Amino acid sequence: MNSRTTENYLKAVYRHSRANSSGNVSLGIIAGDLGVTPGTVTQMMKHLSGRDLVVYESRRGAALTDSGERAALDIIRRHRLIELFLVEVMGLDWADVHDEAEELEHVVSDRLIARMDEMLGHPARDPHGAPIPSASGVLKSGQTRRLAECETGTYRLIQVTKETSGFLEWLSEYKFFPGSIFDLHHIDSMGGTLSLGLSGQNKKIVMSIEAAGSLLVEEAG
Amino acid sequence: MNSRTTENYLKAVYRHSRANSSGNVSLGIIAGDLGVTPGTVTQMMKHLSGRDLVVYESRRGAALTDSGERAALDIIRRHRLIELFLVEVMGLDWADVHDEAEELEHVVSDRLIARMDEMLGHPARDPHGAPIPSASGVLKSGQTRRLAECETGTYRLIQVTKETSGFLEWLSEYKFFPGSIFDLHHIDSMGGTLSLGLSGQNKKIVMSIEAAGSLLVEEAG
DNA sequence: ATCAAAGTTTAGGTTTTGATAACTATAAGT
DNA sequence: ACTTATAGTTATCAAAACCTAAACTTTGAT
Repeated sequence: MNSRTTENYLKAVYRHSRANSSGNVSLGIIAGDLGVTPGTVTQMMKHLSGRDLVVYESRRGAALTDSGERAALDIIRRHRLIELFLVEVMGLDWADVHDEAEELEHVVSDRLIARMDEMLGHPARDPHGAPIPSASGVLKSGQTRRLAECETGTYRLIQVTKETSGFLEWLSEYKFFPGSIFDLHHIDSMGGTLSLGLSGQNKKIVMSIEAAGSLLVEEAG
Repeated sequence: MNSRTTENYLKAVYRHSRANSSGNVSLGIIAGDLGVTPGTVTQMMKHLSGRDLVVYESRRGAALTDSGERAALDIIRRHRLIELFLVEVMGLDWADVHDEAEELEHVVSDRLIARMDEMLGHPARDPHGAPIPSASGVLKSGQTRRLAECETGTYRLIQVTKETSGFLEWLSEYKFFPGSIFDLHHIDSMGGTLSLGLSGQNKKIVMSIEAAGSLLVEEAG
């Protein structure tokens, strides 16, 4: 079994290995993410390397092995199923479930996870639109774009990648959720803002391009 | 916050402080219960004493303080609500929920516990019939008797105190659950068995008096 | 070639939990 | 009362799981 800390390191490596094309994560990034000193990460990577969870070459960064990736996807699956369970079955607000899931993901048994999956009808996405890995460790993410990088046009919100409760609450005030269809009206790149309107609503939403970096969308005819 | 281990010690002290009339638990009993050596318990009691969770006098045993009892009842409340939630909402078998709850009780947030309580309609008892302490830390247990100490007559099963999955499965085979009404037909004190029949069923149940020690009943009719 | 940034190493520390084993107090029997 | 058995205590040690500090080494860029 992996300790809670180990699981969190695996998640962190996984998160950042998307960014770099090589799939190698520089350890400083992990250190920054987890709030520990670089030396701690070096040690931990050696440890994980000994357990065959990461491949780690000195100063070259780290990448997950197959079994490391399986472990990471398993935790992510747990996390996302738990989040969805808390929202759908227990009626919690989507802005509140992240921290709870962060704890529970390390503790809930496989059987209970399987039961949640069943109760939720083998869902594809969590409340924030993040895809849920299958039990066998397959994650399918459709092709989406960051709203921050889109031209004006009509889009569907697919996923919110920043799970700060403040930001999520702000989105709910506009009833702007994954699935929502909207028009990106105007981009003010000098002012650093963009404005959009939800279909079927008059109110205009203005947000920073920076914030729009955490909204993943797809084109909607 | 209390660590998982601390919480388990508190539960153990609570469990055994019912038995002794003085409310003082001898440390050897805790050691046996938790599977650690006596020295470890002494140390731990000093530690808990320093945190004002138990009152501990050398060689006199330990008892919970008010705040220790509050903490213990809080964990017991969590445990029992979680068990009931797993059975009622998630459809798990009553024989399977103990271990899961044993893990979750240390991790689930207060908010989630409150939500479970609400979803379950502020239940009074867990799936094994054990009373659930209120959020304010009040535990009301009706007056029950051990089946092992009853004369022949008609009774209602209130609580099963031994949560071994084997025993619970055995009870379910007879559909013998908390709430079931039955006739205690015959007591064979020499053979060490008793036999009873569930109302509305013909099959007779024979069990050891020892096993009947973990069934709490009240007179019915 | 030099320098800054990034990463590594070493040595050490904390917390939490536990064991061992010698010692001591208490209670019980003769 | 004296011995013995039982239970509990003490002091010491240990190990796992984390982490830091700070000096040192690469690496890549200017």
